[in-house]
Amino acid sequence: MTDLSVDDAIRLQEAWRDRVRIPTERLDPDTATGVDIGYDSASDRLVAVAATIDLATLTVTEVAVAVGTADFPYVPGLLGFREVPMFEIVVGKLRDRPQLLVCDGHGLAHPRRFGSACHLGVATGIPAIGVAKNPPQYSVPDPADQRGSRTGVYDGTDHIGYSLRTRTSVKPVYVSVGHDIGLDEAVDIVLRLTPEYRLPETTRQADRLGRRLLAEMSGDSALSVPSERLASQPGAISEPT
DNA sequence: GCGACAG
DNA sequence: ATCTTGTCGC
Repeated sequence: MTDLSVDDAIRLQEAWRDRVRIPTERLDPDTATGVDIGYDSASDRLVAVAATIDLATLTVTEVAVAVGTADFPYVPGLLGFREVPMFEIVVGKLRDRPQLLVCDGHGLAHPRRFGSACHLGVATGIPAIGVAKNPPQYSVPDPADQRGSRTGVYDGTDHIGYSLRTRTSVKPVYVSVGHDIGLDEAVDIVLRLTPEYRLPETTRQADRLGRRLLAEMSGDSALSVPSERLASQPGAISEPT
């Protein structure tokens, strides 16, 4: 586990939120790197994946993987403390430093304006955007049915994100700035990454590879220890103290 | 006090 | 996050 308490984590978010920068110039990246984590049911093992996609061809140019353990629980609003440490490791394994990170989850559209995408961007110093599958804790009307339609997410008068329809008549995704990029460009890039599917190609590829590896690790593949033997070992399923 | 609550 | 086949609809 971690010695970091929930209260301390919240204080850190409030301290780090001021490090988020939003430039007025465009980034115009050639590639986007998606990061995602897959959790192994029945163990605390997890697999983090980084997948870089060429924005012109939408093909994968590089991937990196890291296996680790979750040392911070899932607490709504504190997702960054659970996932970002592993993201820093996988991103560090990439030969080419990412130009833009695409994170599962929210950026500024977060109760303290410091979602995991901001956390990831500030921690790595790399521009980042957040694309969440579920709405933030702000009320957001649904956009029109057509792909490309969007409605703004507001914190008072501050425009902090968009509910964006990436596929006609399909549930929208929630886009917000993580770090070092403008909201409009973030939306442009998400639309470029979603010509066919609801979720960005970056996270789709990262997620796909993660599941495949998790299946090879604990599934019925020839490389894993037979599950019936593990289950029959006394103490095999109990947590070490 | 009772729910809601990214992944 | 994860457990999971078919099925309703365009």
